[in-house]
Amino acid sequence: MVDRLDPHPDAEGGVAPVRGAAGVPTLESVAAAAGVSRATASRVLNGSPRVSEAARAGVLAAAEQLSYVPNGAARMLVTRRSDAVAFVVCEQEEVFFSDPFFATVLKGAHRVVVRSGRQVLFVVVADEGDRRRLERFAAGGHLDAAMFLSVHRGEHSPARLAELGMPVVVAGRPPAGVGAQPHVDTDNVGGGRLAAGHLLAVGRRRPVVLTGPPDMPSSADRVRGLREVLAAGGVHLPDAAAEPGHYSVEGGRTAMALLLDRFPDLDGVFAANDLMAVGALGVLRERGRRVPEDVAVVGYDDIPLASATSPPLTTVHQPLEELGRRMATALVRALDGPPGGDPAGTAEVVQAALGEPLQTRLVVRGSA
Amino acid sequence: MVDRLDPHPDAEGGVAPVRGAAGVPTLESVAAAAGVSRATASRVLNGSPRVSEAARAGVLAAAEQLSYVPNGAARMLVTRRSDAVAFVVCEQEEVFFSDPFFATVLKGAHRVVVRSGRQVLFVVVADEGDRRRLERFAAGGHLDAAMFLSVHRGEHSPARLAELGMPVVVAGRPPAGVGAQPHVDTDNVGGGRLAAGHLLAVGRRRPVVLTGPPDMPSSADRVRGLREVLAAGGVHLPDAAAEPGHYSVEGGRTAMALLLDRFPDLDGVFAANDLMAVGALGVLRERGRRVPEDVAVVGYDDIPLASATSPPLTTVHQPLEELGRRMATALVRALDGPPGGDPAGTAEVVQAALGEPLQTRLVVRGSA
DNA sequence: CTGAAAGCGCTTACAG
DNA sequence: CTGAAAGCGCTTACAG
Repeated sequence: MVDRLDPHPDAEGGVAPVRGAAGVPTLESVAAAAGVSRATASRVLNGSPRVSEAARAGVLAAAEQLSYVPNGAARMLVTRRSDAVAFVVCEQEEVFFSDPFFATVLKGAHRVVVRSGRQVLFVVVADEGDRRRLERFAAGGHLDAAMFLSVHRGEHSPARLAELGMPVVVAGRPPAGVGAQPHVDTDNVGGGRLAAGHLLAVGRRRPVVLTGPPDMPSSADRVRGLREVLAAGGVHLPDAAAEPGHYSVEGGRTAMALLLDRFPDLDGVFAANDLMAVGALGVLRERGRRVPEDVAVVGYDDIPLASATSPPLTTVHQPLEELGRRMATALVRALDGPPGGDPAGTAEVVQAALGEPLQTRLVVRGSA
Repeated sequence: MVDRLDPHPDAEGGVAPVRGAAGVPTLESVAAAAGVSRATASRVLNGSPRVSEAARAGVLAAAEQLSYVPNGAARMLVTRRSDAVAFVVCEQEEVFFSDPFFATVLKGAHRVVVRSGRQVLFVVVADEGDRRRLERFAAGGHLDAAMFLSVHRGEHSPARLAELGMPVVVAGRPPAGVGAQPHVDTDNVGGGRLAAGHLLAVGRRRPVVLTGPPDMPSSADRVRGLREVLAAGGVHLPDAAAEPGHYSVEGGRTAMALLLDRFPDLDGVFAANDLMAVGALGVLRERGRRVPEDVAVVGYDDIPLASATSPPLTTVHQPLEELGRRMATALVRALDGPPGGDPAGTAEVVQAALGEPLQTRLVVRGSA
């Protein structure tokens, strides 16, 4: 008795201990303090209606008094839910953190997920190791659902998680090799058309394009819409006038410099996102081109920085917060749906809740 | 028999089922397939040395064949570990995602955490609700340790998590109301001195300062170092010449405009971070000031964007990746330390692993 | 080296 | 409305 290392020498006799083996109060402690069974305590804490008012009050008071927080592992084990939803960005850390695009989508999603009583977990998938880790994490039951952003060609994680039976949604039209996952899109083709219409309206006849990563449909779709309206306006965009800038400031700079060498008489730029437009603005200034007098610049996204550049950026606004909200809502709906629902139908439920592509609009500022 | 909804009609008789109740293989299935006990299977999978080669091979093959992934909840419940480390940023989503500062720190930390066999979980703490949720999440056992970035005055989460007995580390000197948490710092005072030295060296006598949030020591320390060296050089910095810019591009713009009105003859700017310097550059250009001829600009951080501005930014480089590595290493060390270690000594173990403040260096580019 | 058994903390039919 | 009991899937002394 004297040589037993008992961390709680006061928890003796038949009285239920105030703390569990981990030194933290358990449901057992709460029940004991409230003078009810563990089952009743559990019912109160989970908001079951089948409890007497007296029991409810007692349990609530005890839980409060002990600062009781349910053990997540025990809960997960029996409910088979983690109450966590992943927000997965398939990019290098640098990109993840330097493009405000994600912040806005996240904000919309976060609110919805939290309101449904769940946690959101951010995950960066930058390489194969991260990918494997995410899939294991999901298979281990730590995730109930996932939304994917910035999905590139051949990304297999969405399909893998979907195979586990969990609701999954992809932002934007999934590129090749990703599979037919539920997705929401913004109207990228329409956005490209808006940009082209404006460039034409301000009299530009020799525009060039800074495209995003070649393996992302969002960029291709924007350029397609642009080309279409340009052509209708009698302006042909040669292939050499479109240069990839990887959706980054630095990439935008490089691409802009290249295009300036290739087409010294260019008079307009469409950047498939605002970050590249920022890079382009810098290079144009350095090369002595006035914006918008000599060269009109139109961006895409309408990130906060867009109004702080000089001149402020004319750009295509996307309802990114709404995009996040939509994705989260679809996931939550599938999660909260009839539990007996056909698991094979999860994707259908999610896709149905996603709705139509989101509309874009042109925001005219100083750059074009 | 015919009316029982048995999802696995083939799992009959005394044979162990290939899948558990959740339709996913369990340790039991693996053990059965390998012809050993659950205990042995567990030992193999956890790398215990006390297993025969034959058993090991059999279990590994079975696990592989069944694509077995251990149930995280069950594991957490018994080990009392989640194998997850939180990377907590106490900022609005916007800031979290638009300042590349975080990306770099994260990168260093991520690598270390992953190598130790753990997951990193990003958490944004933007309001009181997020804070409460984080604390519950931690109390529920979902976290083994946490590192905090961008901690403002009065932030109580680090202390709360530390009270739970988990290793915690704060980036930078904790502001008032945060408590004496283990922390690593970069030499902010030294960095401020470097900036001042350079400004003086390029002949500036009327500099102004864009400071960070008033409740963050990093900014105050940088300004202190600056003031000190400026004073030694015979240059007095009036209080009115320091204006807060919240570490953001937009804030930098506003502060710069204000200072330009207040001190039309200013000839130098020290921005306590690069994002504000970017904002300042824009306003200076709009107001017709040439950089560096009329006004020399020095930033702080050396984010990737710093080399893409025009002119490229002269700035104080901080070893941010190393900062992340240090924080993560300290946490991992405390976690992997002797399990019988005095829990009250956790903070000491962490602090001891943190080492000296990290040195900064000046990177001279075009802006000053 | 291996297995039977206990137990982590919770939820949920099942009886009453 | 309430409690006793089973069970979620794993790890880990304890014997052998």
